[in-house]
Amino acid sequence: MTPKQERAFRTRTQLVLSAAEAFDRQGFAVASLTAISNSAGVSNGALHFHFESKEALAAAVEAEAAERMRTIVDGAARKGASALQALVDTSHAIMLRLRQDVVVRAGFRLSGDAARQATHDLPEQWRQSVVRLLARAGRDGSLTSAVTPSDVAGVVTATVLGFGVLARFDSAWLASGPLCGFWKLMLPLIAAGPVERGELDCEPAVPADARRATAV
Amino acid sequence: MTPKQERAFRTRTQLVLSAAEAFDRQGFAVASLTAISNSAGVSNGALHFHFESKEALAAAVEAEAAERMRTIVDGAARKGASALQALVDTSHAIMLRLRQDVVVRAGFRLSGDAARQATHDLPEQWRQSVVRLLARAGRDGSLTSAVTPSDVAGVVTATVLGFGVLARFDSAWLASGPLCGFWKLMLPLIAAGPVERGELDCEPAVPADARRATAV
Amino acid sequence: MTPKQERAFRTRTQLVLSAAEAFDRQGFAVASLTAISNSAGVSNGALHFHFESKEALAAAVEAEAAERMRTIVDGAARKGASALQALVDTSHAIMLRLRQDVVVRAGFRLSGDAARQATHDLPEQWRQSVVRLLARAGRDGSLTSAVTPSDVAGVVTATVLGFGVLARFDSAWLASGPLCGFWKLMLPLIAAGPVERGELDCEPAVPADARRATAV
Amino acid sequence: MTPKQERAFRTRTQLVLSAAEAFDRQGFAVASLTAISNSAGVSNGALHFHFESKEALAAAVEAEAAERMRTIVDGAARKGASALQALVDTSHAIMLRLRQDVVVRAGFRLSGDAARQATHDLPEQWRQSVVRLLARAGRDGSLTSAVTPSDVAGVVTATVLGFGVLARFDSAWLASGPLCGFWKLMLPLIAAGPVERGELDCEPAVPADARRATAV
DNA sequence: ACGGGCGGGACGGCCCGTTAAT
DNA sequence: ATTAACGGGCCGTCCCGCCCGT
Repeated sequence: MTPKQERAFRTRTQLVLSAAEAFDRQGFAVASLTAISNSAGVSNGALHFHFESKEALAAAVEAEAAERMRTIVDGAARKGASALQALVDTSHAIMLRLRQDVVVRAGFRLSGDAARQATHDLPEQWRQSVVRLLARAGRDGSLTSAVTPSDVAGVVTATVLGFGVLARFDSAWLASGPLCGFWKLMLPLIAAGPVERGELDCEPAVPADARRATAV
Repeated sequence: MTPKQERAFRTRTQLVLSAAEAFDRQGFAVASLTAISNSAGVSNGALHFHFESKEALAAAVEAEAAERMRTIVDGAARKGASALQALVDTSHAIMLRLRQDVVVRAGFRLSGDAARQATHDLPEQWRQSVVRLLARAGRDGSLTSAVTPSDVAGVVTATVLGFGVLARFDSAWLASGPLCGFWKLMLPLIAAGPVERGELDCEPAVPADARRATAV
Repeated sequence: MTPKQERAFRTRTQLVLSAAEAFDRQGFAVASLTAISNSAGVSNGALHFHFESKEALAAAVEAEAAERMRTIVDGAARKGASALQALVDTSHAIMLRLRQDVVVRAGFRLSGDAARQATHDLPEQWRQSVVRLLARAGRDGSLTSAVTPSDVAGVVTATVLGFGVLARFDSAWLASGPLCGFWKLMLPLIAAGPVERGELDCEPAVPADARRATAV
Repeated sequence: MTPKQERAFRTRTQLVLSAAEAFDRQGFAVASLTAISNSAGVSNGALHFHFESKEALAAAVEAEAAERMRTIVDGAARKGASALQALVDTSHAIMLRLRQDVVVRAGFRLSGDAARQATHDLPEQWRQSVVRLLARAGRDGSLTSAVTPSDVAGVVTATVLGFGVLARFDSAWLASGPLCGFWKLMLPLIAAGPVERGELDCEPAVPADARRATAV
């Protein structure tokens, strides 16, 4: 029982991974279940045992991506920093993941895929995380009251998503450079007080190389 | 030459429009040529007379969108304004078009569609337009030398594209509000001199209602 | 394993038979897979489960025909006769099969069909069988040394194939008459010795009616 | 009037030639009218002005081939020879034409094409020519009375056709060698009298190189 | 008369997502 | 969890008129 359930779990995980790769590369409509189950090393029937339909498989990928996004947002901030710094760190963490983790990348692609109806809407989830972090930044005083938080939230959200769009042709847009350029412009304007301003770091909290790639 | 060629031109134009609608709504892979030719009021054979393949049809939509983008960029700036103001106006014009013109909208979607290889890459075209306008702004003194132009270009490009991503779930993101919020934050930072700053307008050059919608 | 595989085998066999009928009647290009799967009583999907493509189906028909040809060549000779007599018997057996077995007939037609590239080349296979039988006839002394074996092989091969061509308009050419006429002319010339000559029989080893028709 | 009719004639001729090439290479069903009209350098409309349908075009090719066959049969015999020698010469002439003249080759292929109903049946036409020549040979005493003429006719006809079948894979079968081998076997048996026998020539009347290729 | 541009339908092959039966 | 089979639909292509110039 336990070993069988474990095997089923591995099969399911492998299917989600293979599906993510296919969806990321080809999109929902073009990716074929046959190719996915083959690359996962399981049979056609096995796929339909775990996922009722292609749509359900895509939803599972999206859900897994959403879950991973949550853990990223929760764990990205460097220790003891302000909420504004946490926002910077989180944005860098998201970009890193988009670069390295097919599942997250596929999740975002699936959310915007015209061929289906998104079930988790990762862009919106990301925006809400930004809103929440900015609200905290307002409370802890790291965000100046001279700006409208929702405006800032929109810009931050959109910029990261926009880099994702540009990255479809040149993945260099997902590197830390462009995002640093953004924060270098943005932070002086939205950080509260000259002191705080100097303490903020536009760069990623941890160099990319130090992190382990979590996906193939 | 005259009467028949005119009819052929109308047929072709109608096909591009119908294709744009289908591609915008369903994406490249899901949109069916049958539906496109039906909604264009012509036969399957007529479609393949004008376009060798589905891919060629999509490329035609992309090309038409790219062409329209060029005219937008060329004509968006209000009279006698600085290059920086022209950038603001252009960005608003793009967003307006994304809201009103299916062809442009479909072009952007097709450029990022995973099911095909983009032939015109509208996001990149848009970025180059931004780069060019900023270069002019540098020369005419409306852009402060305190910022790195390429950073600014990246942020401006990405933000507009990002709004486009968010608009897939809520088209309100294509309204002038979010973009105004962006420029309100951005302009004070990148405009040169306090005088110039006051003369810049974050809002669209012309109210949206004054423009004629050119497409469904 | 047993019941399902057996059903699959029957399906496959039935498809090959239906395909042979269609290819024989209409040729490779005109025969439609829809018609074939319908007449086989299975669905379009079932056909493509067993055969990757129309070409693969045709190759299967050709292969089956080639296989049957081999068994014909191996088993056609009457008991205890010379190799030359075996050649006569084999040629009659081939013609009988061309008359009665759609698969063999379709195989020959497919091998010469301009719409595809033959994968088994039945005419050449038939020629090689003739060459081999004549070589044996040379060794066992039933073939006179006064003739060039390769000339004889060409004539025998070509004549049988030529009757097949004529039979497209009048199937009577596949009856034993024309072939007997050929051997009556040929045998006195190529058989060794007056004794041997008298023992050779131009007629089919077994009357056609005595054989079971194995196909429609 | 005259110059226009002349142009029309050239167009028609060119179409027949292009069609013959296509039909010979791909068969009736696969050859496309578009490709034929393109390779003929005329438009789709021009083709359908001269030929009502694809079938009509094929019939025209067949008719032209039949016509050429007639002139071959009429003119192949060397001067002052017996009817039997004329048969030998004619058979060689046919093979030469099959090698060099696409129209004749296409005609034979079209006559046996399963995708249509032959309108001229060149194999049968060829057989009747053989029958007629043999009848003359019977009358002029060059054919021995020891053989059945219809048997001989069948064998001669079938052998030539059979070489045509084998030539689909190796065009060497249309060279004079195989046919000479046939006549070397055949002539001693069907020629009348030892005197006549020695005067018969198995080889083509004129070496192949001396003839002008009449087709592309 | 002769020919050309444009368009109309109709299938055809292939592939795909999905379900019975094992 | 697998093999076998189903049926629907899409893209492409093809053969053929229509109507216009010349």
